[in-house]
Amino acid sequence: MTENTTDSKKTGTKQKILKVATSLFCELGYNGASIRKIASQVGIRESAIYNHYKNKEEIFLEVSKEIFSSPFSTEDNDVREMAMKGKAFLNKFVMQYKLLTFDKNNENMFRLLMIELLQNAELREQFMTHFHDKNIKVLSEGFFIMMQNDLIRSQDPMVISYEFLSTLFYIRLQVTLLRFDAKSTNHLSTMFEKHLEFFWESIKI
Amino acid sequence: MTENTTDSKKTGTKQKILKVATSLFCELGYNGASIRKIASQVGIRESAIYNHYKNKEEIFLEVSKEIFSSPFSTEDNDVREMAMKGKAFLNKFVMQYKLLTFDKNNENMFRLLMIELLQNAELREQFMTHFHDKNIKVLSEGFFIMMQNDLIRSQDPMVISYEFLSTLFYIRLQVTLLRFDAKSTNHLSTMFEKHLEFFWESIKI
DNA sequence: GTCTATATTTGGATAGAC
DNA sequence: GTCTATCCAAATATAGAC
Repeated sequence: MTENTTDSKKTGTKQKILKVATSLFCELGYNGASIRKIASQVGIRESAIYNHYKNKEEIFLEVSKEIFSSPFSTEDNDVREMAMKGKAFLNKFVMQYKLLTFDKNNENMFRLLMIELLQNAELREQFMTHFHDKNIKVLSEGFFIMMQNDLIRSQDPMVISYEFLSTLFYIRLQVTLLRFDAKSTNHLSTMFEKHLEFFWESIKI
Repeated sequence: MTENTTDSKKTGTKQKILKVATSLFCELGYNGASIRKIASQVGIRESAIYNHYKNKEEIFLEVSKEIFSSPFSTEDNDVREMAMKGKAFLNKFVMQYKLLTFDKNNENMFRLLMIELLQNAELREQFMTHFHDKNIKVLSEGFFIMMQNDLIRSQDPMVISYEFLSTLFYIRLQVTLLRFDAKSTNHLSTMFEKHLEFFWESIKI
């Protein structure tokens, strides 16, 4: 009765495997993170892993689910309301994105995403659906509403959504690459704000 | 005397190894492209590979050199001259980029780049230097000249270069992902032009 | 659920004959 | 330069005892 308070209460071990696997996959990629290393870091033998997961691929796919569970976009409910505020809507989006970019966990996730994106078809599908399409949809809705309210120039909402999102993505990639080599990202930390400024000046009426 | 007319005339086999390796690395990444597979596809035994290359890493590094040898940016010499023409300068840049995006060879190179970017420090360095910095430099120069000639609004050239380049990169990534899964890229083939239109309208005076 | 032991495969690399 | 044969290491995965 008291167990299963959270909807999926896994064995401690299973959870630990997932946690360790996430960390190792993020750091080393799919091939680099061997069952050996995972088991060793969990503190069990390789064979014991197979009591919890069918194979390595199954572990990876469970890990990859978390990549897109992060709040990659504003919640759909208040898009209309927020969009009426124009720049504030975009500002919120940018700041959420910036937060994700500099968050240690999400940084690792993003790294894993980029490593496996070209090697795992299911991951590509997830990326297109849960990252790209989802964000373009939210942004397009926002821009459409702004146009209706004469806050911005009338244009194809899809096109400007693309413009807006792509720069955020590219900044994030840059940050990830630099941090991977422990290089400074100072000059990039203000890029998010500069992007917002440039963009708003470009589209506002 | 008649041999070595091109500066590095390799053995037919060595060239074939490089060609096959390039193709396999692009398709499968570093780990996926095994010496076994390379040798097999070349039509020789694994051991024979080692008559031409010290080890696998040496093959990969020779392959990766080609990634950035492609004309990733406009030639430096005529930047000033072209920039005076304003939009035409950007148009040339975009069209070159579009050409690369849909060129089969460069497509494979880009794929390899994305696969190994997060796993190979030397490649990251090359990416930053030969792709990002180089392009930002060329664009910044161009935008600076345009500002001097009152063709565009006065702004930080670096920032708008970033804005301009990032969208091109993102479109290219999208195209690469879609083509990998043999999906249609029709809706993206005009994105390059739309990007140029949006961007020019945003910055022109 | 975990262990030991082991099967099996794959990959990188070398030695030495031709 | 290529071949056969072989080595070694690492990785995924399974069987069966506890």
